[in-house]
Amino acid sequence: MSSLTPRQIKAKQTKSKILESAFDLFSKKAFENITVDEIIKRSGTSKGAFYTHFKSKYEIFLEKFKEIDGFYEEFIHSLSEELSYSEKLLRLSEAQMIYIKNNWGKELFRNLYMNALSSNHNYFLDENRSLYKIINKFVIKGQEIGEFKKGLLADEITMLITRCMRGALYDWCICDDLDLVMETKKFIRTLIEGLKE
Amino acid sequence: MSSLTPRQIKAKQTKSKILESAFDLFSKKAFENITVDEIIKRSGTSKGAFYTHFKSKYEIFLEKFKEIDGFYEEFIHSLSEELSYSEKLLRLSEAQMIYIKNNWGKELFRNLYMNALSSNHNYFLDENRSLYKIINKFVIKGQEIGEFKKGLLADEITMLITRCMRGALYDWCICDDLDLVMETKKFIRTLIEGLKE
DNA sequence: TGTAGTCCCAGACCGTAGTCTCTAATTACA
DNA sequence: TGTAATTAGAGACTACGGTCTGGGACTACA
Repeated sequence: MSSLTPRQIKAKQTKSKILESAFDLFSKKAFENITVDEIIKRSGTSKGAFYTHFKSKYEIFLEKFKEIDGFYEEFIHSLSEELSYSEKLLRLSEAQMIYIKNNWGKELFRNLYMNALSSNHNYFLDENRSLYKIINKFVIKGQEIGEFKKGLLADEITMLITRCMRGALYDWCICDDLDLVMETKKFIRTLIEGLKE
Repeated sequence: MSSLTPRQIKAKQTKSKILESAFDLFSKKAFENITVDEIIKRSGTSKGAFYTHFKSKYEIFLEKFKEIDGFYEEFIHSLSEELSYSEKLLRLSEAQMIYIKNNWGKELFRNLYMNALSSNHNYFLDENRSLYKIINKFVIKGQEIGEFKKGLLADEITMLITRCMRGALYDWCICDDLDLVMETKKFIRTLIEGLKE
């Protein structure tokens, strides 16, 4: 398992080279203007190499996106234990949106959300994501202490909350002037209000 | 205004021909497999014609989508006056989703939602849409009689409700097995619960 | 009715995502 | 160690959305 053949090592290096070149370009120009030809030229590889490692151009964006889960893990440590679970959820979503707005930007998210529609990976709805697990934990605990209703399963509620996030992010992507942070707050707060006992 | 020159009449006919061919194809194959070349070939026109009448391939889907507003208008007449506004909103969203599922299908919506991301038309957030106006009216009345809180403006609430719809539809598009009607119901019901006084 | 200007549209062309084919290097195994 | 099978990858090629150019028909106006 851990012992890779020389060939596999070389393949991994190629993949890394491609990813690096792509990430490099991310910082230089709008995502929609980055072409596969450009990425492979910069990495000194080829179309063949690119498409053996990535199913589509968008998968590269997805790779970058996965970095965000590290942020969530870190963020929850900064949350005071005393807060209610509603408040924790609210703060998490707020921090998330601020982070996305500042570190990623609309272009990347447009690409991600398009990718999700055209392929069927689908990472967004993956229950193993950190984000999902974190929210799920808050919801379960909130239900245990009677902060949230038990009419819906914890999994269902978790899905609703992440759906709010996707909804807000989607609208942000298609709208020129939408305050992502504010809108998400309003949305999540209202939903959570409807979840309370 | 109403008196069109022969040339304008001919142009309109061309546009109709293109639309007809496209709609024709919609019933025969998956939307993602329909090409512009195919549409123009079938309609006996050309690329030039196509792109004078439509900004992009997706705009044709949008054209079809607009039919849905007619459905909303009709639907609200069937709503009993005695229902609460919450109930009216719930039934509207339920009917909407059933209608979409049966009459449009996932493929078309995938295209629509992609279009919204790639162009910036944007019809989805247009406050002049029937859907928006209908919901807005219900919200205003609901606030007047004290059914809904007044902490948020009617326009804000309306946006949240339509955002739920987009969120549920988006998830439906990216997920293989999601019960659109059920999920929407859960989502909207919970949100509305959070809006109540 | 002559002429300048405009408009609709045909279709050649372009850019780019993604596929296909072929090869050289590596691996597995007798 | 020799040979067959597999794999990473190079790069020509295809498919398709969208642009550009040119021209013939129409319109406006003298």
